[in-house]
Parts: sequence; C-alpha cells; structure tokens
Amino acid sequence: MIDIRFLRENPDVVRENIKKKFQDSKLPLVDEVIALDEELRASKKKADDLRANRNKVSKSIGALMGQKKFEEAEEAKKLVSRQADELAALEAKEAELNEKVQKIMMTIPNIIDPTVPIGKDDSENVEVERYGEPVVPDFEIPYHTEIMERFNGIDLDSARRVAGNGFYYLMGDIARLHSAVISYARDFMIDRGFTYCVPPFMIRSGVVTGVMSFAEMDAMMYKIEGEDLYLIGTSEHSMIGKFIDQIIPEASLPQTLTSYSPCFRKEKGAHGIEERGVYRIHQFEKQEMIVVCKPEDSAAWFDKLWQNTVDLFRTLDIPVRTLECCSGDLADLKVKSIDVEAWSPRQKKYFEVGSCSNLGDAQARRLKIRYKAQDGKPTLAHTLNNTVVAPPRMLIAFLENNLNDDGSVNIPEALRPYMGGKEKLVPTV
RNA sequence: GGAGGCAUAUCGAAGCGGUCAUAACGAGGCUGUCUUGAAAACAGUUUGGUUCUGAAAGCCCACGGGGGUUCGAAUCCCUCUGCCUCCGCCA
Repeated sequence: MIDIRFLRENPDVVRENIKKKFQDSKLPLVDEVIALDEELRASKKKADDLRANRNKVSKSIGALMGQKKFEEAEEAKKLVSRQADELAALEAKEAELNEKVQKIMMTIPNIIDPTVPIGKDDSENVEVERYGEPVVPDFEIPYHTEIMERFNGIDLDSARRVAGNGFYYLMGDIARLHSAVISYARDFMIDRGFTYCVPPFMIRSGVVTGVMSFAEMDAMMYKIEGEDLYLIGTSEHSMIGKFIDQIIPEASLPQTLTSYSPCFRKEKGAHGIEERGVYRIHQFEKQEMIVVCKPEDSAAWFDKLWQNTVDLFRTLDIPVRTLECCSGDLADLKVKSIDVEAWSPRQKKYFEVGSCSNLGDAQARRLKIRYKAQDGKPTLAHTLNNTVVAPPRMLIAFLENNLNDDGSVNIPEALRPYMGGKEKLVPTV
C-alpha cells in the first residue's frame, strides 16, 4: 500500500509503475482515487466544521444551564439538533468514501525497486547466480517419496485416512532429519545474530486482514470454528502482527527475528495439492526470518537475508540458485523479491525452497508499524521476510542431492550433531 | 468454565455527564539557569492521526476496540478484547 499523498503528488510515477507491472487495467484507478480522495477531504472538512460548531454550541449550553438560562439553552439545543441530520449524512458519506479510497489503494501496487527486471510473468524471472555445481549423477534419482519409503520414513496412506490428502506421517530417520534441519536452521540464524522466537500459531481475523487480502485469506487460511482465530499460513503472520500499531523505539531497530512455526495452508486454487509426496501440502514447518528496520537500511538487509538461505543450503551440500522476481510476477505489496531455488537432480531443474521479500514501507503503512526517528517524528519502518528453511519440502532437495548409488544418504557435517553423529543414513528396506 | 473488579499520556494516578481534560497530581525524558562537573533546586517543554496550511497558528478525531443514549460522553448503556482476585478444571 503506497502513500496516498505520494500518489497525489506523483500520479505519473504511479502510472508508470503500474505499466511496468503489466496491470494496465488498473490505470484508471489512479485518477479515480485522486477524485475520490479530493471528495473525501472536502467532505471531511465540512463535517469537521459542523462538529466544531456543535462542540462550541454544546459547550455554551453548559454555561447557560449554569446560569439557569434554561430558555436560551433550549434554543441552542434545537440549533444543534437541526444540524445533526446534516452531520450524520456527511459522516455516512465520509465512511463510504473512505472505504472506497482504501479499497483502491490496496490494489494499487507498491513502487518497485529500479533494479527489478521488467517482465510479464514468472517465465520472465531472471536467474541471478548459481551456488554449487548442479550435478546429475549417473544413477537414477527416484521420486522423493520412494527415497523416504526405503527408510520407512513416510506413511501417506495412514495420513490420508486420518487427516486426508495433503498430510503426512514422517517416521524414523526421515522424521529425525526433518527436526534436525529445523533445529540446525534455528541455530544457524541465532549464530548470525537473529533472535529466536516461537510465535502464536493462531491469529485473530484482525491480524489476518491486515497481512493479506480477502482473496488470499480465502485461498490459504483455515478458520477455527466458533472462534475468531485462524491457523497461521506462515509465522510471518504472527511475527509482523507483533508490531501492528506499535511505535518501536529507534534504539531497538533493526528487529531481526527468526521464528519457528508449523504452517497451515488450504492451497486452494491454481496448483492444489500434489497427490504424490510432500511438495505441496496442507501442513509443514518453517524456520522464517523477518526484519523490521529503518528505510535506509532495508536494501542492505534484503541482500543479507537471501544470502543467509543460500549459505544454509550450501552447508547442507545442496546446490542452489537465486532467481529474481520480475515486475509482473512481483506481488503488489513488494518492492523487490528473490526466490532461492534448490537443485533437483531428478528433475534436472531448480525448484523453489524459499522466498525473500522487501516490502518497503507498504506493509508498515497498512499495519501502522512505526518508529520514532531522530527528529521525533513517527516514521514508517521497512519490513522484510525470508524463508530460512521449510521442511518437508526442503527434504526433497536434501534427499535427492545427498543420495548415493547404494541408496544411502549422506549427512553433511553441519547436520551431524543434530542426527546423533551419524554420517550416513542406510536404507532399512 | 463460574463470580467479581479494572483498562486514562513514557510510567503511576485523579476525573465518574458540561463550566481550566491535552487531561489535575507524582515520577521519568528533553531544553535552559545555577555548578569546575554532577546532584539538588528553579523555569520551560514532552501523545498520536490517509485532517487543514507555503509555513505557523488554528479546527477536527482518538481516554483498551466497536456500537448506542444525549444538545454534549473518559464519565451512562450494549458488545468485544485484555489484565487482576477468588472458585473449578488441566498438560
């Protein structure tokens, strides 16, 4: 959500930005919202004047009553009453206009960073850099569920009976590997100075509507029946929620947090649940990082954030690449975004394992996340978030890349302390 | 889950339908005077807002959130949320 004052003063910049994102159908909204905003402010002014008058007269009534001038007081009451209808009408108009303006402002995309490549959709995203050799071994890499099954590590049949499609039982070494990756990722981020945090796994509707649109909510969030609570789709929801409506002391910025949570997603829409395996599922776990910082620091933090994920995957011997999101594929709230993709030797291509985003002040504006700047003025902060690691999807990359010809799986050194010192997992089947 | 109480600025706290509520009174922060420096004392200053303005001054809105009653609400009513005390239950 951009600043309406910025839009008022720089409509051309906003239009240009819309074009860059190939959302030309939104172009008329710019003039529309300018007109509505003008009307809103005019009606606000009028209502304010009426209120000022009402306050003045009402105050005088008090004085008249004090002096026992009851007749004059009655006259004044009538005067105010006569204006009440007009004020009520104006207030209704004000609320209506305000809602319209807000609705449009929500759909006007954030101004993208000048470095964002221009492109229509995800096919035009740009590979930035590869880390590690994308090796294709000379033996066949089975589908990830098959690898897991060799370790008696997964039971999807039972999961379907118990919870339905899109859930899983992880078992034995695979389950341990899952926990190990999360624990390792947690410590990895703590070592890099982030504060570990376990947030609420359910949030109120007020927070949900703050962090996403209705359409997104409908497609993602599970609602708890009879309660005003939703299961989180990512800990970013609770972590950003932590700062809603807050003025953060400047000294405590940047806030650099790494949070663990299970994530619940309906995955309604485009892709849906994949029948086979744990790539797209209703429930997974994620170690996340979020940063709330001053505007001038957000670009530097952005680079540090995705680098963390790259480094983590490299310590687990998984080749990755960074893929920059092009203008058309960039979500409306984002200034810039880079996906971290892991190499799949089975598919001989990279696939998404994490997403790093700089939201500029757009999220902060929507949620009123501010800090007190040097000049004493409350100033909108910048917010960023990135995936550290999200198993079990991440396990797909792990198993495929660390698989040996004999079916065993190497445990990279970094992970061994979390796997009881094992250097290798040997299939049981 | 049951019964009762509470929610006011950075913190504590008064106000309980108008007539010094931006909000008393304490404390803290900042600025200044005094001091070699500090403390103390004294004086001033210290909430926020997609409001208005070239700027200043001023207007409007906000006393946990939302709604209502009233000419007028921090104050009365409804509702939601949070906190405290007691009882019950429980990892």
